[in-house]
Amino acid sequence: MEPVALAEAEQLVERTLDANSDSAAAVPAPSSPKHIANPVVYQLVRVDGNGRLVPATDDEVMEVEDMVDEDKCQISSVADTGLIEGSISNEELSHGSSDLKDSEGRTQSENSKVNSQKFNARIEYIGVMLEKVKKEERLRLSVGERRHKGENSSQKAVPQLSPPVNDSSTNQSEASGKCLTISDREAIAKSSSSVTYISSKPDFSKIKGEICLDNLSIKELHETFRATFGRETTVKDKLWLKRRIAMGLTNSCDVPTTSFIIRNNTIVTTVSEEEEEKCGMQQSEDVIKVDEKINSSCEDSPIISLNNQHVHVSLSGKREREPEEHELKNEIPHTEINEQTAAKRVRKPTRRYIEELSETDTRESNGRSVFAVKTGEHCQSLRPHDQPFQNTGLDVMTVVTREESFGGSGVQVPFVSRVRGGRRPRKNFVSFLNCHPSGSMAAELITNALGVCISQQESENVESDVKDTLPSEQHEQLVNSEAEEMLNSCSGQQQSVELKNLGSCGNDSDDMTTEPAAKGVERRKHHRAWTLSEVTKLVEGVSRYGAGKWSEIKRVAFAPSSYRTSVDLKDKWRNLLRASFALTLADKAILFSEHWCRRRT
DNA sequence: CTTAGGG
DNA sequence: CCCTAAG
Repeated sequence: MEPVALAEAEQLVERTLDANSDSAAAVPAPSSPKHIANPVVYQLVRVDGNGRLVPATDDEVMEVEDMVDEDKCQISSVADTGLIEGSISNEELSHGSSDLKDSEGRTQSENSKVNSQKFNARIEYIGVMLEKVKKEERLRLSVGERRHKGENSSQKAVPQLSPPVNDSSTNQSEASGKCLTISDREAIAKSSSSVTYISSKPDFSKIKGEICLDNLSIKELHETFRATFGRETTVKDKLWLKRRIAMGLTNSCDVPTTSFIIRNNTIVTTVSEEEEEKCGMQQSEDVIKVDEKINSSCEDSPIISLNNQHVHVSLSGKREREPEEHELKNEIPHTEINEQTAAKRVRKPTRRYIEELSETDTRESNGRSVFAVKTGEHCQSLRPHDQPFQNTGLDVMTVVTREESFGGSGVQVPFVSRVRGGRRPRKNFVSFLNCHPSGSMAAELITNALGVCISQQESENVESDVKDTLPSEQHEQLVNSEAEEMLNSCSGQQQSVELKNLGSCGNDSDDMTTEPAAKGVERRKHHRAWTLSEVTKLVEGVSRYGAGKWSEIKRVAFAPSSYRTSVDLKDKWRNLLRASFALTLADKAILFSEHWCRRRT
């Protein structure tokens, strides 16, 4: 184990603290008679394999000097290092000690301002660095232990699950480094429950033993979360918390939602009765213990805790306790939204899926293909590859698909052939796109023209907006068809029926039933072509109420249309989005190819 | 019942 | 468009 060096930091801290105490006097600081000779309790040591503290050597001192000076020093230089334990006495920091001597011989008043700034920056930097080192150490330990114990689980070794600490903390230190007041520092340091780079650290004493996360309240889960990741979370989703904690404890993202147990940092798939019993018996005890053991002393070495660690996490079992109402009512802060949404809703496999699976097996045994029927009904399950574009008779369409490689992924994108100068019905549309290759930009323009405010995410549907600007009904329908075609060619779904309907029906013509069934192509049971006005209403509804408020939109914009359910609206919107995405891709492809051709010639 | 998402 | 899970 490489020795870790932070030693010079001690001198820096002491020195700057010295000067800082002077500036601190300007602030109404709480007066305290006690002066401590060594105000900084910052252990600059490394911990060797046995957990003993080893004083820093001069080399380490030098190394730390560099690290401190280098503002954004990479943590990789200390990645494989031992553990550093340290703590800073806040009271002592804030009060300072007037009778400390300035080792440089300068007067305190001269240096106070500069040094206080330096001090703030450095003290915070050190905190950040400590945090990093500890995380590294924790990761290293857990990985090593797992390797050592060698469970037979199938968990994937993932890098650190908890996000990097330094994001917020470094920003914070940057922001506060210049103007952090004493009281601010006190507040930060004293609030052990808030996100502070100094106090927040993974606390293994709190997550050792067996914990049944199911029985923990949100608050307790938050405690455990902090103990696991060394940082706070405000997520109120119990399942999310439990999964995250389980992930952290197992160092794996392969955490099922049901029926799993974690022991020794790994997931075991089966539960012995004895363990279940153990879990039930120990849980309350451990929870209490956990609450008591906060901020234990420095010699409570994580190494020891880890070695004794026998984590037993069970997310299964009884249904989770219903969260308290007020807990759920709190809205999730923006900083956690990504994590929140990252926790995708898990669904158990649908009945159809299971059926199909079993049917596959059956087919394999008796040699009969069940899928042949199914794919007949749901031809969209075929990939575009398998079902190449067919001309549906609308000769205005020049949409083909072609293989394009974007970012290494061979995406098959619809491709609108652009014959410049060719007089084609959708010239307006094409020329518009030519002028505004960026889909969102076009959508914005159109949106502004319509006087509708659509959010960025919603503005993706270029074509549905674009067609609104087209002058003639015919063009609108064509463009609408084009959008549909885009979608169809993209999803591999052939709906020539719909295209023909679009071509013939005007606005809200309910002649669906009179429309003859397309030759050779079976239509869906209750298919109704989407008319332009419907799409327009849908788009406006989404722009007004937001995507997802389908029932609202249905109620307001599609009240009389009993045949458009909210699900239909949702589906249509999804299709529009897909189509617009395809358009965007196609447009990029065209630009790219044009650019490429130009360079060649 | 509504929403989300796979088919 | 259909179906279904989840809430």
